[in-house]
Amino acid sequence: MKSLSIKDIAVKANVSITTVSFIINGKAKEKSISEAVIEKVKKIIEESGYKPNQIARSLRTGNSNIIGLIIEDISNSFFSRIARLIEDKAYKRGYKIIYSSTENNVDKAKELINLFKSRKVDAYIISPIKGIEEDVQMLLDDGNPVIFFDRNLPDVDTSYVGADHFNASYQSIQSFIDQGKKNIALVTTDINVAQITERHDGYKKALEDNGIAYNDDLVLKIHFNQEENETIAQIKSLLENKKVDAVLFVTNYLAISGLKALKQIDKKIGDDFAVIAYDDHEAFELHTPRISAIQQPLEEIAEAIIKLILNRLSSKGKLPAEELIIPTRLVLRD
Amino acid sequence: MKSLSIKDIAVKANVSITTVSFIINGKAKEKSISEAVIEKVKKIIEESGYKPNQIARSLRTGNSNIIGLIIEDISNSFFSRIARLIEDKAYKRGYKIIYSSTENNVDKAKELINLFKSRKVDAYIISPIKGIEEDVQMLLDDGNPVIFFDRNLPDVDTSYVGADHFNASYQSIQSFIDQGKKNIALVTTDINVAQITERHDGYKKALEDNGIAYNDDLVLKIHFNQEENETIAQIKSLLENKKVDAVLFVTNYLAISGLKALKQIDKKIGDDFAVIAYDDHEAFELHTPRISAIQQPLEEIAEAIIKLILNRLSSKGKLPAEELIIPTRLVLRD
DNA sequence: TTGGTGTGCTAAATCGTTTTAGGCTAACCA
DNA sequence: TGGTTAGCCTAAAACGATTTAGCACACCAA
Repeated sequence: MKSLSIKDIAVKANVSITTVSFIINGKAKEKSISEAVIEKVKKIIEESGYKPNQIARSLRTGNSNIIGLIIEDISNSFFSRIARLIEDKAYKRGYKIIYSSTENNVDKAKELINLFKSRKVDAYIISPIKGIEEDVQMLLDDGNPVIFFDRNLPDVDTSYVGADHFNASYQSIQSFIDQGKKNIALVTTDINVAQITERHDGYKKALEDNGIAYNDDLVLKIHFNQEENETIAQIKSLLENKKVDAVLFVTNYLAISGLKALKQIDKKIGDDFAVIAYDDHEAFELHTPRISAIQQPLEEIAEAIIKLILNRLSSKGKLPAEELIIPTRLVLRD
Repeated sequence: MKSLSIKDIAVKANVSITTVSFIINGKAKEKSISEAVIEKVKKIIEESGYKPNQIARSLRTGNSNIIGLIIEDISNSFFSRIARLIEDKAYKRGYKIIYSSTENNVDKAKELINLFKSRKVDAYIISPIKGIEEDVQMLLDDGNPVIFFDRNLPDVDTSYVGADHFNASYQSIQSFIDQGKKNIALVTTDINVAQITERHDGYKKALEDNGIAYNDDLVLKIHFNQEENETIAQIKSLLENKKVDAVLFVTNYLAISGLKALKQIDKKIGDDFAVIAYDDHEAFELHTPRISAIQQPLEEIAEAIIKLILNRLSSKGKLPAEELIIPTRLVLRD
């Protein structure tokens, strides 16, 4: 069974295709179509269940009402929650989201950009990685709205929404120091993205401001794609050998590996040893003892992204790039 | 800057559009285009970075190389992990996934189906809810491949991939009984979907087969959309008042609320009180003590779904519906 | 010479919309 | 009477690809 086209409706209503199109697109008044015809056509559309073919519409108008979302990994709860919020908000404004994960792979990211480009998405929301600067620049040159979130690419001049990674990290370390901690470790990753560097920098600066020397032995950089077992082993050796009395994990999955490691070496979190994780996670609230975490305000981030996108979509000319740095919340538990 | 069209390439190469199209689609040989022309055109395409407009292509061919995925909630880790796996596998076979969450809302689900329909997706992967039977039937009548997963709709005759919910539940209860438990509670939801009912039925049957009377007071049905605080309160009153010595949570988010509740009433999980959760979660491994869980083999499920879809996509005629019930794994911890 | 068979290529229709430019009628005014 | 205007509607081009049908030439066999 073939689906109906605008032509079928036109024939049934005994009017032209043009007329039907005007009515569908709410231009009937403006184009002075009579009330009677409007009614008749609407009725037929209603009864027949006709839905315009979006592909044809996109081809003609050049826009798709689709926003492309490119993230690192949809199965990571930070991204899946953001995705859900963005999807929801976009949907309410008549936009659909299509998303895909880069898995921190430059080639895949480039491919995704091309794919979305050939599908003529109206705008791009990207959690970028280094190496795609040129591709993004081409999108911008073609006049596409692009919003970065979570991480920024300094060489590309486009809008960005993200948490205040530097201060979040700084405050966490400060709070350790206020509790009297002296040997504060940092578990981070070796992926070279801005938000990870910022978190690292906040750590350094807080130590410095408090007159504590930065000690490379207390900083563990985990390879991005390695097996979790290896990560756990590395964290174990960091935490069991030293007089470490506090540790900041820069991502929640590192924190989870860290907690597993702690379990194995039986190092207890408590007065003598404190932990903070970047990005909250259900497991932290449930853990015994409960784990402190830096919360990113997901709702606000999602809202900011959508607002920026819609502004750009509705204004003809290019708008200047905006940077929205959103404060985080340090939740100290137990 | 407008993007290139096939016409631009044709002009540059001084051949017809048709010829370019044949070359792009690998029909050059078959259509006896000379080696020289093929080379020339390919070179120009390469150099100019031309990418065919998929919208135009879809309009003409009627298919989009896009598979629609309709799930309950992308921020739920079961779905986000499945989505990631499906995305990955589909991608490798040249298909893109677009997904969207129904939030267990019939209207939203119907809207999504229509939306995907008007975008001419090639196939549908749906974790269905009651009330969309007719809409799905229409898709099937139009010849679209539709695969259900996680839950089934008995009135619709289409393929289904899902875990063996009944037996998973049965085995969990049996394992409680083998440990000598007598008062086994069930925390479930009031959403009326097959997989929840099956889990409930497995519970009943296991009790019955062991000569234990089914006691309604031990079964708590949580409203789907209620606040977590209320859920926690209800679970608290279930677990603190009774002599309950074991509990099965039918979803992982219920289990998480349950663990929060247990924390508040200080009921300890151990020899006297056992817990099993349906669907594993990072928090369970980390919890003290570790929480037993029923694992669904996500990888297998995703693979089965994609296989079914691709079969249907590549075969012209309709294939008979297949049901794949995949065994689960009960992971007993601590 | 005629007819048949490849080879190498292309013109034009088509998919289902949106949109521009304009046609026709009746009414109104001077 | 004729010109202008307003009201109502439509023909046809365009978006960018795929695909059908067929043209022109060369070659070969009878």
